[in-house]
Amino acid sequence: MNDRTAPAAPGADAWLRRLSHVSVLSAAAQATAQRAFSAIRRAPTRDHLVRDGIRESAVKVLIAGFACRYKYLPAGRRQITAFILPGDICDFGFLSGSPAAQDVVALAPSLVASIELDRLAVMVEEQPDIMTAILRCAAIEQSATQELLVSLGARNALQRVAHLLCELHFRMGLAGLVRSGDTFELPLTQAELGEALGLSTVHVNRTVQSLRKMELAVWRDRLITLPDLPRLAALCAFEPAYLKVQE
Amino acid sequence: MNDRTAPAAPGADAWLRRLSHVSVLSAAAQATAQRAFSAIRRAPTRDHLVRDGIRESAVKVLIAGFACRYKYLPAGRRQITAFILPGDICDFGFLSGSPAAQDVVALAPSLVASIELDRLAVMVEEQPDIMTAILRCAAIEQSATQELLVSLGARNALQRVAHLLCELHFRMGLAGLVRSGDTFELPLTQAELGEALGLSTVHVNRTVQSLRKMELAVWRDRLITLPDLPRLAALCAFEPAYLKVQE
DNA sequence: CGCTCGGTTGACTCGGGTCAAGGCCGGTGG
DNA sequence: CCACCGGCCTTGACCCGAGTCAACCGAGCG
Repeated sequence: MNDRTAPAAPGADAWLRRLSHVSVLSAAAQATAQRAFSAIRRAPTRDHLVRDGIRESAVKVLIAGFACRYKYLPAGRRQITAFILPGDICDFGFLSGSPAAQDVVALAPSLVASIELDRLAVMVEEQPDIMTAILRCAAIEQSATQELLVSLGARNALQRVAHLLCELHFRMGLAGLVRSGDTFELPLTQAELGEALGLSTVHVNRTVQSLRKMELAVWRDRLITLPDLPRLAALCAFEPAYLKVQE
Repeated sequence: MNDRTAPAAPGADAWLRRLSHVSVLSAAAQATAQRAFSAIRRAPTRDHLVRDGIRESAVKVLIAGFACRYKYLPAGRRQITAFILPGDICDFGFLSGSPAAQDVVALAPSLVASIELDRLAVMVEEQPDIMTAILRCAAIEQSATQELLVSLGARNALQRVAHLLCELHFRMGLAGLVRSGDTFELPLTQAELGEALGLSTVHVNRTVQSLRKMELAVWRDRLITLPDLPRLAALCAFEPAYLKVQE
């Protein structure tokens, strides 16, 4: 039968891994999900994966790299509303048949897979568990947005940065991208961090410095290490439940 | 009892009105939706409509009154993540089969209807358009969360308050609860406004004062009037597209 | 009648924004 | 080979929007 460690398409493993985290999928459902991709595209940094207002005929899944969703204010300021990691669906607009409501852009060289909507419909017909898994991904994404909202509304700069680092560490871990338990690639600029957290670039820098002095984070050359996660998590009251499916 | 929030008409109209705003429903679908409620409950201020972590067997729909969803920080601070108006679904956790992720509490005397999940499943089987409408409601709710995130991340106090007032005016209008184009009931305290907008009560007060001086808002006795909506909207670059379904 | 809750105001503080300059690359062109 | 340039990070000086603390007022209510 199907060996779950051998993906049918290159890159399908990030996607399968993600689905398996939110739902227990039958072997048949896994096999179906594995055949989902119609195309995989290479996207350089700054390339748009999804465009606001455009109705796509395919669901975009990030397979490798790093991306974000954002909104522009007329004033020119950009607010990042979500980071998208390998395995994540870029935009859930397809669920309600609406076009995307936000732009999604690559923050690092990335790979994006497409799942044609009509093909997805057939797959979901055969394997309804796949739809359940997708809906759970959407629910988690909503949770993450709300948690970011809590950060901006009720945490100070140090807690915001710490909390985001904890979240990214946790999610990168799920994606299998954390080395030796505390190190992962973080291909963001400090300015981009600030655009997500509602902080100026300068203040992000000061905050990262102070985490460095506290020996809670070492961030150099797009590689970050969090040597003392328990202390970092305590500092910002990080509670990863919101990133998991509640049973 | 002169309960000003109690509707004169049967409760289903707020719900039908909401669904009709996001989808064109056939007469049959409307008839089905009308028979959805299994119970309607009266909830006084501060009563919980949904509790974090509890899996309900019914979808809760606010029929009259005013409510909010929120999250507590261990530090004690409460962050309101959404306001719930008549016609709104209180929590979308049922879509993914998860328990609610947040508490929902009444901010004014309210009426809450229940739709049993198994009954909803039958209805959706018969009239798939109802599911589409519900998914669109969920998408709009996600948009609203993101817009609040933008407020906290990128707007100052005056713009935040103005933007929220514009949004509430718009949504109350959809719910048919705006009188003479610019006046509606706003049964919130300034402290609650602050908990949503990430501002201290004192500063909310100062900000409302300054809107008053600018003659952009008159707010007394839970009744608010926005005499110059174009100017108010211009002040905060309010763009209601995010509250509508994109076609 | 006093109590509590919500709104209001003033004085003071401080976290984080802004401005400006400099350093460290890696890439590019002469 | 070097000069130059544009990102990105870093630091210091200064400033301001918003938080905090504290007091007072008026209305509703047990």
